[in-house]
Amino acid sequence: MAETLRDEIKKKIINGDFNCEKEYTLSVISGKWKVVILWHLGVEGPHRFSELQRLFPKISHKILTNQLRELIEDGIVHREVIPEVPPKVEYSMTELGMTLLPLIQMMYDWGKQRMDQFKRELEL
Amino acid sequence: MAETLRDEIKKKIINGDFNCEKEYTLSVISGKWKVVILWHLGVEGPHRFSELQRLFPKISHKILTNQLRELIEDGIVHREVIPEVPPKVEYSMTELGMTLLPLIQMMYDWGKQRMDQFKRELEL
DNA sequence: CCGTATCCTTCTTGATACTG
DNA sequence: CAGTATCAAGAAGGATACGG
Repeated sequence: MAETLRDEIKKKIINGDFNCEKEYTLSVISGKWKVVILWHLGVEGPHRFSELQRLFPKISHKILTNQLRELIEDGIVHREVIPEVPPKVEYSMTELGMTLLPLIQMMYDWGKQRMDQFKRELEL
Repeated sequence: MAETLRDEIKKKIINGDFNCEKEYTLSVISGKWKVVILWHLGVEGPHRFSELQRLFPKISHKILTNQLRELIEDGIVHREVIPEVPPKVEYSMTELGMTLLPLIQMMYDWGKQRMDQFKRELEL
């Protein structure tokens, strides 16, 4: 199971660089696109690479790969290559990943409430 | 209430730079020391600047100021100057800040479970 | 005791081009 | 279609010194 642990994070644990366990959680979900990716995979089910690209037109190819790779290394996302022509790769949540959903839901609820308020005030 | 909104975040909202409301929440709690600061203020009550410094010996003076200032601008933390000699400044959670505690608790629980497992496997 | 300013380092994100 | 490599830009974190 310790394979589902990015090297950088492993180092931090060994060196005692985390001030608290909460920071491990943060290090897993921090990343400009991670929470939205997780939300789509968790709620809507598996997506292939190109579908994710279509969902987030602003993300660059490389960054999408990169965010997915980190989530895979952390054991949150599963990657499945389907041997077809043309190549097809599907990403889905692992069981562990699903345990993060309530947290993400909570982040959504809290953020939405605040942002709706701001939007009313800013008249957007 | 829209004063409790950092300029950088305001810009992002106006420009539509957030992919989702969850990212507003992330932008509030992301920061190397924020969640631990919030935890101490939320659970133990108000702390003065020097107390926080003692709690986190590794944080530099400037960064502590910086993290607190952002939390203040986001309406999460309240700053009170007590006119004494020597000067005394107390930081506490706002009502809004307290609504973040369940989320931070959840982050703690999830992170602790994973980290305990890793520590067993790494025999730390 | 607390805050700010300056300068520097590191990490994250991203644009682009090339490979199977 | 999907992944990697290279290089550049920006944000975040931090050391240090000075000011009220």
